[in-house]
Amino acid sequence: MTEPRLTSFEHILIGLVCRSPASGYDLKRTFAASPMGVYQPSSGSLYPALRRLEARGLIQATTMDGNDGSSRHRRTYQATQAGRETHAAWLHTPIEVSTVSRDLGLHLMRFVLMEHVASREEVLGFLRTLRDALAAFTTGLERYAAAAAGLDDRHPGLALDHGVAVHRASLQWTRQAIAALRVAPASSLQPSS
Amino acid sequence: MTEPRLTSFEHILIGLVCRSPASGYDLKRTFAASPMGVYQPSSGSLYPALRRLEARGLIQATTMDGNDGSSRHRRTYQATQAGRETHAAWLHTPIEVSTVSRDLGLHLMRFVLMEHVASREEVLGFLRTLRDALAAFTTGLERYAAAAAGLDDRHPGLALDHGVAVHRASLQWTRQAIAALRVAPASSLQPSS
DNA sequence: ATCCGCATGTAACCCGTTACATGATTCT
DNA sequence: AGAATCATGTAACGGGTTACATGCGGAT
Repeated sequence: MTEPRLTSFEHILIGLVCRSPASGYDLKRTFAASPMGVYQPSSGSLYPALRRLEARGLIQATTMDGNDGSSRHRRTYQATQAGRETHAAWLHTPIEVSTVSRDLGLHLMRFVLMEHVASREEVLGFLRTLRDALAAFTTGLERYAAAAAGLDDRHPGLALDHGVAVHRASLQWTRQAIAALRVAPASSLQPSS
Repeated sequence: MTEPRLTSFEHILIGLVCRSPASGYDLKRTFAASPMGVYQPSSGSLYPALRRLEARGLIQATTMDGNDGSSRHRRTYQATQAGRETHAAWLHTPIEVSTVSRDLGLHLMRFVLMEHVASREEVLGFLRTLRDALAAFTTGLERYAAAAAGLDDRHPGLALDHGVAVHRASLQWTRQAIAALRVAPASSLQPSS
């Protein structure tokens, strides 16, 4: 009872098996191949997480060792209806300005998993709220940076400058992403060189 | 025996008490006031961490409740010689290209704590290795981004573009920081406005 | 015959989060 | 007096890391 809230990692796992059924090892390779995947989940975190999700009825395993003797021990997971609903709800969780910096990687992951699951309007709405949150956060950072410019110590001010530069780049990206998805609703169709 | 390696958090705590002696509560406020301090350590992580560091002889507490009746219960920590050496060694740990993205915040923290502890040459050397690591990482990302540009799915490629933009901004910042610290060796002395 | 990659798992250990507990001191 | 802040701590709980264990399948 009183189910603890799902981890971000668990939410991502649900999203991945929503896209296409996969085994634990498949998911491992997915993370490994992902260039952003600086995070490489260990066996000790991945398999227990999948078991937890299965115990909650959010994903479902089909063991491939029944009649086909050629396939070795392997549990392929797919999302249940409850899992799909949970995932959709997670994709729609609001973006908090106070944590947008800390959760930026997570928001990007949500953006990736959103494709083919959310409508174009929902995606654009998500990017707009992300843009606004980044703008607000950046404004706050700039105030701090201006205040730190007069300090004796130079490094804190420079570190703040880094934060400002990085978040400005993220903010600029949201604008470009919105523009890119606004003109290209469905498929890719750009005859670029 | 076989002391486990220190956490990044513990390394940061040592660095903070190296700058100036502080109590646990002081450190809490330091994090809270820090604009970058999206991370607010809880009591349950802070005080045990200080106790662990004390048990290792890296920091030392002076209880301020002896003769002065005005001061309330308060443990002020200061770094020991061993703590200062450990901290200096941590500041000099090399930057790995493969983890520069994940550890970027940590490297920035090291840069801040480096002030007044490392020489100007050491700081510049650190920034140069950070610059090179970011350049190498960004180059790798761009290769992935170019490969993902032709995919049917748009979001992964856009997310990669975000990574490229953000790391390019970080890279650009390192160049500016190097330039800023190269011309201003010691103290602040700019008659601006 | 052996080694490497596939594929899943388990157990010890540590640490952070959450929530609660406890006093002393200053403010209103 | 009562409330808020200062200041430190503890206990339960959960999950990640590390390391180890296991068995099968294909390659040399």
